[in-house]
Amino acid sequence: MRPTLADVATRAGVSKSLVSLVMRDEPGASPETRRRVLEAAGELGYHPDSRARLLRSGRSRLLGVVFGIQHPFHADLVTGLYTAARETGYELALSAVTAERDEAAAIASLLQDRCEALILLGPQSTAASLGGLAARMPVVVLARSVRVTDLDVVRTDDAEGLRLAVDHLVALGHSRIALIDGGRAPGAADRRRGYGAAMRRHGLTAHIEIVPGGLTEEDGAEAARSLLLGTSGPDDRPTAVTVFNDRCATGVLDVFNRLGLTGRESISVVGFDDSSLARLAHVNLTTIAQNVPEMTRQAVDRALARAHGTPDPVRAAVISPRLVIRGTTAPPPQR
Amino acid sequence: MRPTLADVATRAGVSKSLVSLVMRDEPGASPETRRRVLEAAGELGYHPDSRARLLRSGRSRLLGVVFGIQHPFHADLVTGLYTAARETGYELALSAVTAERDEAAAIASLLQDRCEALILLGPQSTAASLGGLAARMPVVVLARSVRVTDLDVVRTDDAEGLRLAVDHLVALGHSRIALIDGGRAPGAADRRRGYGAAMRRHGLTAHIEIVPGGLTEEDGAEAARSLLLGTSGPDDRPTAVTVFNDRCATGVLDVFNRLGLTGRESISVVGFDDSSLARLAHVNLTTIAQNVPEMTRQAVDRALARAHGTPDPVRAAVISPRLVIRGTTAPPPQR
DNA sequence: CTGAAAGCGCTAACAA
DNA sequence: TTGTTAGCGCTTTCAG
Repeated sequence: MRPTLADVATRAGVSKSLVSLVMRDEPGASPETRRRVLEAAGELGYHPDSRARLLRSGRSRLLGVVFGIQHPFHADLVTGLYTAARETGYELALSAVTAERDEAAAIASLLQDRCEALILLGPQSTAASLGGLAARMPVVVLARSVRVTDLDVVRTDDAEGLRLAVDHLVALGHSRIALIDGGRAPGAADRRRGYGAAMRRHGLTAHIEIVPGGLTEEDGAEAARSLLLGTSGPDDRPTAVTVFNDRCATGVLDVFNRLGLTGRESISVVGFDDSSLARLAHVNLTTIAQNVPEMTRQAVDRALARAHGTPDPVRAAVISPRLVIRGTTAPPPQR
Repeated sequence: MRPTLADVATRAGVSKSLVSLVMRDEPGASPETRRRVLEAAGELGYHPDSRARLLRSGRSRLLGVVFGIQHPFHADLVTGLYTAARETGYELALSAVTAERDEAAAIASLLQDRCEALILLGPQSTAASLGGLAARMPVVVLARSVRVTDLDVVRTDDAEGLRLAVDHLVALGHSRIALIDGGRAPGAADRRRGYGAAMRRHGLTAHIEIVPGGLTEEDGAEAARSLLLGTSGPDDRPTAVTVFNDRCATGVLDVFNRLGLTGRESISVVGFDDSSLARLAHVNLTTIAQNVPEMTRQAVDRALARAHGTPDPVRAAVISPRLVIRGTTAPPPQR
């Protein structure tokens, strides 16, 4: 059997309460006692049982996080959440969505863990079911917009992101700028809107071209092929594309590279997310960076505020993205 | 306050014990009672508190999993672990290793959750510290070999994997086959050995060439460049490379594509893992597939066996990989 | 088939 | 500064 508080107390020759205080770093024990307790705990290899601790204290100090284990950008967000949570003394309880484990299952498992709040990364549940959940406990939706009261939303200003992308390409001299779209993915609708608005503002309404894409490399590769297919040559195609996300942009780039689109034929590419993918030297993707530290900090703060009954009156935090210029954008080739 | 067992009991007009039985699907309650209890629970939105449950029953029915959130292959393994665990009635407690949260922290957090066993994915801890951990609780190391008693190891036969890769390339007619290495990554040493042995067996000792690589796309890109750099032309280079893993192979392919290595200059590439990356149509990577369903099933089975005091007498499960031929390997070009 | 009572390991009052 | 006591919500005997 693993050692308990009582074992440590016996060994240190003190009462359980003292041990409890010492283990939690609370004041109220003499230095000498503290030393003895710590020593005994170390010798026994004692770790406090968080279950019992939480049961008794009523609060779990646990933040539930639902994420898609196959999404590289979720990995970046989870990393940020760990960092943000550490400063607050809360632990993260991760629950992954996989091909065989849907979002409902992921959420249900966290419900049993008595998390004080839930942070959902780009959830696919309907607004109604998110609302139902939010009625029962504090919920923060991260990286998706959802019109439901009683829950917080933390997301990037997607429309602004596409404005940044289009502005950058226009400044380089492009006018035929296509969008490879994210379909029904979180944020895709806003990015589409932002693209259209930016193009119109630059008087490029005639050049608006939206190609169906998706979230994955595969979707990007397909979109790239369909973009080139059926065009008679470089003069008949866009000189730049802005893509739903980095992952998808990687697929686009891959096809462009394989087809040897250089010089007169080259096409500029802008991604979205600034995931670790984009930063790789050999990819070196110009992209719209989401502010992960800020997003994750806000998500944690808002989750805790809600858990403590003092929710932020402004229910949505819309965070500005930032343009990161790397190697995949250049002035349009002279044709 | 959230509803408790007692609330449900009151509402259904029965005792707590009955509710407990019904919630756990144990026999001992009449159909009528069962119905009433379930109804009351539904109306109250009752979810049993796993903490209290575990505290009382002594067993957590929890399997701790430590994984690298940035590793695509770990995502595949976690997916498999969820599936394997579900059939046993155990839950997974995930703890991620991130850039700012090291393995020790990830393990420590699970220790507090009273998991019945720990499954570590490609852990980087020293054998000594793994041994220390295993002395305190059941441990299964997945996807890495480690010579420590008192813990189970489930891994792919890495040497056989490289034999399969080399055999395949030799069968296609290659003889100048290089290895892009994984350095000190889990499995790398065995793969190196397998490569050397296979090359020698084919009488290709003179062509053995090991290029330093790594686990990431970046490492692969760098290795590919260094492979080509300083060679005077196609005649002075290998006609095929077998790469530490798919992720690294992706970087290699990317550089090859950018440089337009086709026709007479083309170089065959073999990956390792058969991660979702390799399966993408536009990558279409020939690779050595690890048997994820089998590995994860064994990991869960062995973790539970150990937790229940009946460890498998054979401490290491070495699972055979499989060659998956896709589009990145072909006979060597005529030069 | 059902209920009453004890206690898992811990924390939070309180008393000493 | 220290020890004592009473539960947190549940499962698990053991009686009825």
